[in-house]
Amino acid sequence: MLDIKFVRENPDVIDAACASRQNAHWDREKFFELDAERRSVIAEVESLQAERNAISKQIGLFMREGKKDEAEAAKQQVSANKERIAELDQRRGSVEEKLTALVAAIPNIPDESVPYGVDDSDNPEVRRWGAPTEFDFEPKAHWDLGVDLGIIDFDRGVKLAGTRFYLLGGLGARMERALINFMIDQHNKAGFKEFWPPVITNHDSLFGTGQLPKFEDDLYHVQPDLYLIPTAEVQLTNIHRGEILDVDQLPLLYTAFTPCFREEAGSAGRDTRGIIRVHEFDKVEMVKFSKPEDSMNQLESMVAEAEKILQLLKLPYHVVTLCTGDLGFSAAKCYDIEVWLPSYNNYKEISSCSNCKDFQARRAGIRFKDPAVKGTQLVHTLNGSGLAVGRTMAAILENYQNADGSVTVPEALVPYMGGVEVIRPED
RNA sequence: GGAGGGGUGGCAGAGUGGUCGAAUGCGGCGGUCUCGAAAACCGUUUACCCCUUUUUGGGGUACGAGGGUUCGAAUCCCUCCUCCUCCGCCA
Repeated sequence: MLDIKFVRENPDVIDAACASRQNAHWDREKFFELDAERRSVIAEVESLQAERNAISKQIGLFMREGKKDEAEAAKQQVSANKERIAELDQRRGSVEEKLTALVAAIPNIPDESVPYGVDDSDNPEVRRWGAPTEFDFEPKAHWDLGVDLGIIDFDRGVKLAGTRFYLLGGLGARMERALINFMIDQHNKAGFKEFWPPVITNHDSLFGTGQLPKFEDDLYHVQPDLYLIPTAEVQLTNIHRGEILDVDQLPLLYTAFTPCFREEAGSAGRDTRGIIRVHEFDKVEMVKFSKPEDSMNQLESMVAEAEKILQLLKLPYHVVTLCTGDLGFSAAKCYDIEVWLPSYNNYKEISSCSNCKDFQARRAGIRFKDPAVKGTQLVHTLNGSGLAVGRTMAAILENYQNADGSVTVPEALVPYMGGVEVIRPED
């Protein structure tokens, strides 16, 4: 059950949050109606249960003392309660179901520091690293470079799986593998524990991180309760679903490489060329579990960690803060890192780092215990790409291309490429 | 896939219809003792929900999950999940 109490106590905050986001609504009237009904049903059913329990205890005593008549009389008394309890239980179930559905559809509340805005054109730039690459020749797009170099095969990708799939070969395949290892190694050095999770997940996990119930259409649904993960965030975050962590464990820093699967329903016509928007892509993900008071600092250091990869690869990028209208469902605050892509003559998202604060923790039941504080508290969860591997490869191909159609391998990646320094067209 | 056996509190492990949120041991926390520590001894030790409330307090639920039988379920029945052992199959 979601935190109904939170909604009950903060309706104005939720109103404001929904108003500042795009396409976010909640039925405040309905909520309070259901909430009141739920509580009155609970009050009644619990007093009946208390009564029943007391009489049952009495019956037990009668039985032991051999007072059969008294016991029988008492049984009659409880039987009357029974039907009423069953009826109320059922009503409670259906009210809570409606209430949960209503609450589950409410997006996270943007942090106070998030700027108001309608769409991505309102996202303020936070900082810029490097300068857009300049060429003294006509640069090619990665979809041409990849094909000319013989390392990306779009036609055969489509033959194997369909549109928006592609096949890497030779040094293209090797670069994918090199990038994954390079990124994970960097995160390991920064204290992230490495995981290798299943790429199939279930409803409860997807609900916990906020993909379900709202975004079912974006997911590959392969079995009644099995889905392909759209991001490793789902698995890394749900590792601790339903657990109570110890305050001393925090913060927990996790990382994993996984393929990510997205239906991309509704994005027809966008990014149709190249490897920017595809149904299956590789990504190295970072997830953190943090104490509430520490989570905003953890967000900053997570962005820095993602930026470090781009800096080591010497790829120009900038960082933007997502405005309220562009913020994802589960995020309270989010930075996008966008890499310079010559073919777009623009920056393109390559990492998204979010602080979900207690939003996912509430849905997934991830708490921590501080012996100094009474009860349990919700952890804050954060996630960020570190980085999207396919888009990193596209950025490398385009930014590192030479006049003769070859591509120089970024210095930091050469050891991971088995010493290959330049990728040239195959003969 | 077939056969069999399990899932109880932080851990180990009792309990097979009532006084059991649950013996006992270990661990944890507090205390006595000590210069300090160990040992010993004493006490304490879950989560969620509802009502009331300043704190306090009262009540409900939970023994893998859900449903059923019963006045009453950790205990009986059904379904599912999951773990273990053996057989088969397989990267």
